[in-house]
Amino acid sequence: MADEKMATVRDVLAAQIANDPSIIGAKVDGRVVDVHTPFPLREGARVDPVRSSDQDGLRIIRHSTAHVMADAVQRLFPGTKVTIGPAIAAGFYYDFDKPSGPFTDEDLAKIESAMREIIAAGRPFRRELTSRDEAHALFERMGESYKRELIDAIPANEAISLYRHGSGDGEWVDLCEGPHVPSTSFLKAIKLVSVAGAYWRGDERNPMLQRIYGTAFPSQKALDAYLKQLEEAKARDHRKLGKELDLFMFHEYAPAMPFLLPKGAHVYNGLIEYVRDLYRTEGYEEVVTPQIFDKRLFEASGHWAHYTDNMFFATSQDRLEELFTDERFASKLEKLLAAKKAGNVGEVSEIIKSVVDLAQKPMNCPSHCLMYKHRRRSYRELPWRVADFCRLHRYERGGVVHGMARVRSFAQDDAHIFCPPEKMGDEIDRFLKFFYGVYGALGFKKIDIKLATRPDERIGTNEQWDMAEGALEQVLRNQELAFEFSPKEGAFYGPKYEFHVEDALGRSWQLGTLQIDYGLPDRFELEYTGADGAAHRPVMLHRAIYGSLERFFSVFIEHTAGAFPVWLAPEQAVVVTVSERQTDYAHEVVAYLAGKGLRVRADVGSDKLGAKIRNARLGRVPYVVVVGDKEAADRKVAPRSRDLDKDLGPMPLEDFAARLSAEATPPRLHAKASS
RNA sequence: GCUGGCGUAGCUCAAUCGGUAGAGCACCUGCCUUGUAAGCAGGGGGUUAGGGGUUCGAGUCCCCUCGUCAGCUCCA
Repeated sequence: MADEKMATVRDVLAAQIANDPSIIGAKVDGRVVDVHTPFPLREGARVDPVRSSDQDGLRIIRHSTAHVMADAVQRLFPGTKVTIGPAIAAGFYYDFDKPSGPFTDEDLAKIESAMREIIAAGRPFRRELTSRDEAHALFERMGESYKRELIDAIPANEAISLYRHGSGDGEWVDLCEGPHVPSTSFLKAIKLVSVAGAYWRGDERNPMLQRIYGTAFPSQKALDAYLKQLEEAKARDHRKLGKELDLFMFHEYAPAMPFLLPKGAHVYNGLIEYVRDLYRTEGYEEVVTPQIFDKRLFEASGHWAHYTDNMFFATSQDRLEELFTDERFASKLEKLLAAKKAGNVGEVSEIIKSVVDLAQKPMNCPSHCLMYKHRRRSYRELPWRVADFCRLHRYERGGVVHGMARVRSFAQDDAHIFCPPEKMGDEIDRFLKFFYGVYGALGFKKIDIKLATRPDERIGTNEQWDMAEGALEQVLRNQELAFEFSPKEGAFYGPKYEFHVEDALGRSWQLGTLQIDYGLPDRFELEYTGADGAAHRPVMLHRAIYGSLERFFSVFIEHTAGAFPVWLAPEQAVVVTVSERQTDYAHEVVAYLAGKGLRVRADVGSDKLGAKIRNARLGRVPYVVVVGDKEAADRKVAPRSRDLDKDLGPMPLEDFAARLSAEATPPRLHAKASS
């Protein structure tokens, strides 16, 4: 372009920077650049300041901190090679190839103090453009073989830039796009968090590198707030609360399969009951289906070809004896032994799998298709909304299971909607309102939706994809819900909504879903008779509000910090006596409240009042109801509210019962969707 | 699955160089008769995850298995 000149942001925004030292970069026509590096400035270009507190500014700070960390690591551990070190949502990391093995916690402390020295020295960052050959030669000399690989991956038409900080012996250089802060002294608050293994380029066939995670903030105050939030998250960890509140347990005889203890089962079932009730008005019909199926079902659905890595298999004694007389089995055994001798693991497992006759279901859809096919269907009975809370089993790899959040045995608030393709829009609309209603009622304030569109590898015609994606998009626009596209992230059989639900700590979880599926109706040859008397193929919607109940439960525990709302709480009140004299009265109060359908227990033990209250509070019981001589004399109670965190004072037993009953009613759906 | 860490009483954790397995809480019993976050005393409770090895001797060192944690990968 003709009217370009070289300039720095520092010059262009001189007046603003003079008044605002937090400006550490700028967005020039949408691209983030340093304040100190000259760049070609187009006449009339838009230059917006980027401050250290902005998302973009934070990235600059963190990425610069990553460079400083790598510098410190290479000073302290000569021979360690650098790879990549980006800024991420919560901070940054840098992956190293360290021949002497992993970093220890002591190493981290040393690295951190070396970083502080580099920061205190105020070394300037400098950007430098270079040729591909020069860059190659430079990293060759330095022995940085990973950087050479990275250079090769940069497209030929893109410039190669280096960043240096420091000078002379203190200089450190990295292949880097930038941008960076002007000098290391701009880094105000840093912290190394953890160390972990990570594969070069994320591929498990590649060598394992040593990754150090850290974070950085524009001020010590912001860093402290972040560390405090980490602590809060730790305190709310559902695995910890699950133990403390007696919600669930695990056992090595069923790894990654939760055992819900009575209190946990109460909340879990309460969540199910809540949507089950709503199903009546929302037009769903609930069914109950088998756990174990002949593998022919999964051959029909496609799971046998694509999903057996995640499936549990089953068999029976009769089947095993039947194999004894099966000639084909004998020849399979020979093949198996040959494959074993040849060390062919894949073939051995294929042969064994071919003998297996039964499998645990990993999903409900195939059995719902069988139910659909059970008889001829008319257009008059569609849409058919089939709900199912049956347990599902999926084999998840050992490294991915996590408390209740990722398990091998779970249930979903699963339902499938079979409908004519032209009715799809109405069903999506209806479901979205239902979905937002439930999350609003459960106290979640913010949900982001993404529309995941066709992936490269897919089934179905382009017309079908157009229609399905169009329907999903149109409903969002009609309901005026903000959304983003998630390109190519749809399932291979159809597009879907992803719901990202934000919890009380501002963390986002992907919970429910809505997916459109043309594939299964084809595979199972589902049909309905239309008004024209001809056979038509329905489309199938997979939808869940909670998604996996186990996973939802884990999020809900952390969201509420274990303080479940009164209507879901396993124990709604504990009646505590001041002395043994009130034992009879306490039992009378419990009987009265229980008679109103409330879940109440008496604590008439020999503990002092303070200890009883402490125990009830640790158990997150919504009300601690104190009864002493004064209350017993007047048929009163003195409740203390968990949520208001205060003593409500003496009140007639009937008044308290009315208050508790009101709070024990499940919330109504919040009619208005929010996003 | 991979890399690394961890596994001691129901829970949270001690146990020096390889030398008699302990504490607090919880539980049980008794005393205390209690007024808004822990009253006092006593008692029971362990194949130190499981298996193998080294050693005069293993919670401790080595190997295998299982479980678990963090990260990576995965989540049709």
